[in-house]
Amino acid sequence: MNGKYDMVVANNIEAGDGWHAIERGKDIYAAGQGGGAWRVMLGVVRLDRAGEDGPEFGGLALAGDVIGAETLLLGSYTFSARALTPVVIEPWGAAAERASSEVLLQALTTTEGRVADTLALRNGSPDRRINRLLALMGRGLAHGRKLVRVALPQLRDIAEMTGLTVETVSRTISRLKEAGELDVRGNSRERQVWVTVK
Amino acid sequence: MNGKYDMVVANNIEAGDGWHAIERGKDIYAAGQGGGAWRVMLGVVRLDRAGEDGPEFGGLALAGDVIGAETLLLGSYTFSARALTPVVIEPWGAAAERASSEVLLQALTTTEGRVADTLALRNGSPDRRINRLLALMGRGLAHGRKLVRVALPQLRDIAEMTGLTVETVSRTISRLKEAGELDVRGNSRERQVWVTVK
DNA sequence: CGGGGTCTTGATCTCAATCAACCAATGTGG
DNA sequence: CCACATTGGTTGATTGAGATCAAGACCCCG
Repeated sequence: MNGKYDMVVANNIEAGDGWHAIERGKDIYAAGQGGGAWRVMLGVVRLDRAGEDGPEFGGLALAGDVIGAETLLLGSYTFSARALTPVVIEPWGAAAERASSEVLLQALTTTEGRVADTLALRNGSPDRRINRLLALMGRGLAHGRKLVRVALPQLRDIAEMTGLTVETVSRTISRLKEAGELDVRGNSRERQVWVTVK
Repeated sequence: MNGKYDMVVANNIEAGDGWHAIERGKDIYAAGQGGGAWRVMLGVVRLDRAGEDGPEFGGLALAGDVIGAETLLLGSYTFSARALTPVVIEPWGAAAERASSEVLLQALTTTEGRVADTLALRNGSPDRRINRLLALMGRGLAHGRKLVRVALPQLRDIAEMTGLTVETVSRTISRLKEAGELDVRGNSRERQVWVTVK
């Protein structure tokens, strides 16, 4: 259904057309380092910015989003990027493409929308926050489908994105699972959740 | 120091060059309504998106930022905008200007940076959150200056942006004021705080 | 005057943070 | 191959910070 990207993802191999596949948990690039812009083709990417005390969560990018656009202006990344789920990216910014203001406007608009989504992850009860995160991730993976299997990020990542602690996240997921509101599958190292997308 | 924008701001008058001045607390535009894009010349703007239960905080825009860019693509606003401080905006998107991908890239980059700033407002102790908000607002008003007088938004706005309650915000500001960490001036209807910008 | 909005302050309670221990899976080195 | 360390997840007990509920002060405006 996802087409060519649905195949198994190994770490950072470059395949045919110049796209890369990145494993869950691996870094895509680091802040400060030089490089170019990418379009996320599959999966969910976490962006972090250097804060006063260590890196701090700076946003999410879903399939279709552009990451690292700042390099076209500044030459290096201001954020670092990590794959929360298996991710496929492909280079963005072929001269012809980025000259189009239409495409840039599109990127700007989706980014603005993503801000609100991300902020909403830090509002309300733990249940609400985690459900919203999963729904958001589902939207990025759904290719028109209603029911999507989402790779559950590490608890630490969920905690940092939602502004909770790992313990609370663990308890909440356990409780939701117990209550039948969440269908978690897979071994402890690689879990998936079924999410309905609206 | 701010140049022509420093003059007193009345509600929504259109002045010479096509720019508008908006009073603290007034709406600039509403979601769904038609209109164009603006550049914020002075002040701080709060953006809200329609959520499941009422509008929810969707981002901040500071002087220099572009708001309403989505209208160039969609024709109408997806966010509503309100002035948290006295604000001056001017129309953005003269054909020549928006055709420049350089300008759009710039807008995209600052927006991405603003995401992280905004997210950070919901992290840490109330003290930290409120200080960060004021610092952020100060950055948008400083025109090279070190010390800036920032109009304190309404407590309800501060509360919604930081994810706290009005009571906690009130207590926190009182305590910071008491401790000499915050210099609050003005009558209860229009208070200012001195903020040092780094 | 009365009424609505904003801010303040106090008393109480609740829920998530914190601290701590443990388990399972994985990796490492001799 | 076994002893050991490490990492990610789980669970329990306790605590405290901020939410909640409530009341009053203040100000502006009709």
